[in-house]
Amino acid sequence: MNGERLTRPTMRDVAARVGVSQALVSLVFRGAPGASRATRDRVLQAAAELGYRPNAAAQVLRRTRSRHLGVLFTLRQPFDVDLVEALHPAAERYGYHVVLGALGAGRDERRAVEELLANRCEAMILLGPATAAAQLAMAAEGLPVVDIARRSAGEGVDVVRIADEQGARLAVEHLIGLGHRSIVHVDGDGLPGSVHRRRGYEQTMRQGGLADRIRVLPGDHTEESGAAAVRDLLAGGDLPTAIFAGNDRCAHGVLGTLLRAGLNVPGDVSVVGFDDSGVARLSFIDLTTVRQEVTRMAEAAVEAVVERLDRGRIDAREIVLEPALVIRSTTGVPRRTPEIV
Amino acid sequence: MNGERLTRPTMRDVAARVGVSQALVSLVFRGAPGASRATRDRVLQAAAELGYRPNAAAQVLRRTRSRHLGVLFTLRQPFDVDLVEALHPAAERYGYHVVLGALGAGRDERRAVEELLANRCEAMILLGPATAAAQLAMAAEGLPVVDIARRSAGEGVDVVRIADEQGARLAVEHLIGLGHRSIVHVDGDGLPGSVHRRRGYEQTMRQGGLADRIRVLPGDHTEESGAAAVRDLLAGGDLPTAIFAGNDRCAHGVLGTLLRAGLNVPGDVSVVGFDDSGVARLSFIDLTTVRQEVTRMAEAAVEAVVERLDRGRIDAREIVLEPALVIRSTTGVPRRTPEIV
DNA sequence: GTGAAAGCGCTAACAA
DNA sequence: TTGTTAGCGCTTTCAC
Repeated sequence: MNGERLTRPTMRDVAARVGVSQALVSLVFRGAPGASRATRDRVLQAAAELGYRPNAAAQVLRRTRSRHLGVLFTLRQPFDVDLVEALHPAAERYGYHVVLGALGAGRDERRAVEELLANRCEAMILLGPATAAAQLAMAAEGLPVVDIARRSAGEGVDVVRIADEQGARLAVEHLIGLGHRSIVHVDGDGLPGSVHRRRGYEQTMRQGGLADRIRVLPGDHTEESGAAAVRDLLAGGDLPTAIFAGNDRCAHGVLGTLLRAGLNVPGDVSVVGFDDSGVARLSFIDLTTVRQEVTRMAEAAVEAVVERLDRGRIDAREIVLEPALVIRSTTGVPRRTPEIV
Repeated sequence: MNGERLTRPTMRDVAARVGVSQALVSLVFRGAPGASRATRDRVLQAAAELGYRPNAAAQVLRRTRSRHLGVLFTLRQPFDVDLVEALHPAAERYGYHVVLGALGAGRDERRAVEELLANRCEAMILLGPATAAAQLAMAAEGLPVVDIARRSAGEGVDVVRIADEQGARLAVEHLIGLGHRSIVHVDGDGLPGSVHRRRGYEQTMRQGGLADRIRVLPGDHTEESGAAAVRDLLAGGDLPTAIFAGNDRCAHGVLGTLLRAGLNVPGDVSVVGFDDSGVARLSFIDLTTVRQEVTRMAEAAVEAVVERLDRGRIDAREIVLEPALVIRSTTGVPRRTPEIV
């Protein structure tokens, strides 16, 4: 029983059982032409009987290609998770496999990168706040790198992102259009897209004649930063009529903290997020947010990789997608009473 | 530049550069004894200059051991994510690597399993609702399998779980102790642990003299099932004073829907979850819940695997950990007014 | 302390 | 249509 585990059947075993050469078995398993229908069936039959399964390590070694795409992402970031899910089918379409390098507690970036490199990934797709260090590591290995939703791209790195500034503009214009004048932004502390979202917020406020109402609170892309921002606002006694959060997770914290404080959304305060990740679509959150089209981003990223790997592209590309505002139930006209806390 | 990618330096290249044999380079990189300090340094130096990096595929092939532990989990399940994070360091301690098989949209279980098997994982750790089919697949390969937090274990499969019944008991006793009599349970539809949580709820209600108040609503382990349950309760006009959800995600949906409906938690309704996953600990959720100690579960699972792989254990084990109630701010005494909707 | 040699399981070019 | 052969990059005896 244990011996079984140690010595799994090989192509040789299958070949021996059928009475053909090992090369022919290889042919059959690769789906390559050049084996008669009858032989093919007998090989497959024998393999099934033996419980044979190709050894990926041997394949990679021999092919000198892994067809692995390393993906570095943050387990706890819903937007990253959405992307990872979309990357799988996109990669498959080009005959590549996604290999996950999860970032999170108990897993630092260096180790994750090392492991992906040891696995002979042919390219890397970086999500979220992967550092420049990771990029450099790849670059040093001569691997194609694609950043998704990031702006810090180093030399020769492809980027797939949405127009964050424009997304922020859509959000703020929507709020201004509803009649809001007191609109606070919770910043993303330099995290992917945050600098441009902030800029979009500021510009749109200025163009709406609200330059003196610009107010940016520090934050990051976690729920707790949104919660902390709201607690500060409540403590300060000057609650705005609308809050534009740096991303959906932050907006979730904003929304939850407002509700737990007994406030009504959007009756008392409107809330807008960014990403349109899974959390925004929950029925009891139903967040007005800026959509990044995850499927298209994933496809664009895989295409960028394939262009380099299989079509010899050399120059860096930046693919910028259009954001869209998704209006749900967390935004409405501003409250009449300025003071409510 | 592209050629670089295709032909990465090998041990032979490093050996040639130093003027030693390839075997010696192998020694050095494995940290095996038998190379002089001086040689060791020269080898490492040369490797660094060349940008050499061991080829994992070749190592696995030659060693006939991968030291890979396959982990099948659901990207969107916070409890699974907590476990995955804890599994990484636990595996590392025994010299194993975690290989992630992510389940979710765009990724079905069969493919994920196939990939892990092709990667020559030496054992599988299954989280969440991985089907019996997956278990059977592993079993057929003679691989050790550990189920975490699952009960459906097949023949010869190890199980690590908490005492779900007892956990449910703690939750319900807490509510009864606060004075609640009208306590509803949202069921987990057969998902891991749910049958026993339900049983624990029912038994404790009976023992508390509340047999006629037992009320179980259908649900699963998602936010939306909790949201739907609350919508039903609100529509029915007979809101209980407490809701014991099947897990934290479900509780999140319960809580959010209550709050959006303008209700106060715990003033109007108390809410208890199960898992103590990351979401329960968010400051604006701060959910009273039943803790499963993720770190200990992860360690127990890895130990179970190592016992089989490295110490020849043959018989199946079931490791049952004690749950603990974590009282946070979603539970309090029941409201006085029975009707509030 | 170091080297030579034999594969791990597979692929791909070539011959038959 | 099928078989032969030469490795992919590494580990691991066994000599020296």
